[in-house]
Amino acid sequence: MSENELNAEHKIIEAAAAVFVEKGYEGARMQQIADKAGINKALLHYYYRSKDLLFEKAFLTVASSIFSKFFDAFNTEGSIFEKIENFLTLHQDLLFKHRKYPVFFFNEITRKPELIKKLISRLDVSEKFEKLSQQFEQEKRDGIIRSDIEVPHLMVNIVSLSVFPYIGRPIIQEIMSEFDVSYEKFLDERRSMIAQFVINSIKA
Amino acid sequence: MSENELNAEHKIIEAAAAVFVEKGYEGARMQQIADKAGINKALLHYYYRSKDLLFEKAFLTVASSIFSKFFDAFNTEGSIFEKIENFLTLHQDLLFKHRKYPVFFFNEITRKPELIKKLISRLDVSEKFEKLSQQFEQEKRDGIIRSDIEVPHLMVNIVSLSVFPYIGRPIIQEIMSEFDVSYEKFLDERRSMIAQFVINSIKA
DNA sequence: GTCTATATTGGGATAGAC
DNA sequence: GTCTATCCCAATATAGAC
Repeated sequence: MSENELNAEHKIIEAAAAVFVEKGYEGARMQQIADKAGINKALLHYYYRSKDLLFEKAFLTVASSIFSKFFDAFNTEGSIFEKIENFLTLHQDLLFKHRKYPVFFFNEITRKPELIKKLISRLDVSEKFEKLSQQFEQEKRDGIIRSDIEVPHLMVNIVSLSVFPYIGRPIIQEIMSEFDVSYEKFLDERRSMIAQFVINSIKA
Repeated sequence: MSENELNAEHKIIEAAAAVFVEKGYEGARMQQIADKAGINKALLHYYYRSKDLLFEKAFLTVASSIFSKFFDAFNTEGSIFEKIENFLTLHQDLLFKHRKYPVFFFNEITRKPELIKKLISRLDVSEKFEKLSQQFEQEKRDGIIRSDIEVPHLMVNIVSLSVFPYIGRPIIQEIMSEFDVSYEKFLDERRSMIAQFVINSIKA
């Protein structure tokens, strides 16, 4: 549908991203990507030379898009608490749609850490991170959040609490099912639970 | 060294575990496992028939050992707070030694969720989990921890906060290095930070 | 039980026609 | 640019000697 159909190059990236996220780099097959893109295997090599290059292009495209959205959530008006809630809502919506993405992402950057440098430079992460960090520090000085909070830990805490349940989905789901608790409901509850948990822990 | 040298069967599992954790199922090579075990490739098949079966055996062996230790940390005397601290210390020590393990574990159970059922039944996880859960509920009734805490969320929170920084190591480390913060120091700080964070949030 | 040698297939990559 | 046909190596798996 839409303009995606316009050129093969773009169709390939879309198909590649889907297959790589599903199967991981090692498990993905060029044949499957070609099938999904509705083209021939040889064309993949014509456009992207090798599996490795195709992967890198697809990885960076998807990762950039997702990370941009995260940073955008913090570039809104309002207090730091509202920003955290914005972030959590967006985060959970995205993860809900792309459940396999977190495991894929962390597996691949562990396999090939150079990907991170490329991603970071492409996105100006350092600059955005710095800005974000300064917002937190300002809220500390303004007495809105507790002064003993260490900003890097706070950031990692927020991300940990929201991302981990998706990474650990199979085990959490299985254990919960033995106690007749719905995993879907559990995830949904976390949206407000995490915001509350974090805000309580940092409010001055 | 030690008695591990006694039989090939055991040497193979040790070597297989190391290679699988390092490379993942898809990325691992039978040849590399044979080399590491100091034996021939054909012997792997003699003992374990196929890569798949060897993987399953190695996976369950390592996972059982690690999960047992976690549950043991909670089977100590003392208050729930002491137990949480025991757990966090043990957890961090184990993860510090086996840094690639979390990504491996979650990647593999996502690829093949049946592994979780086998692991759970092997370890009586449900029973241990139930027991643990009841301890928390008792502390609630005793007014030691807040009554509005939901135990499943609390458990997931504790695990999220301690495991995630290892899963996200490459990206956290890279961003920190741009701000001249040491990742090692960061991890070390988290031991007490998490305990404090959690305890503050649940104390009645 | 442990080895060497070999079978077999899967999958990334290329050649070359159109 | 897109296809078909093919190459070729890597990797799992097996046969069979010792």
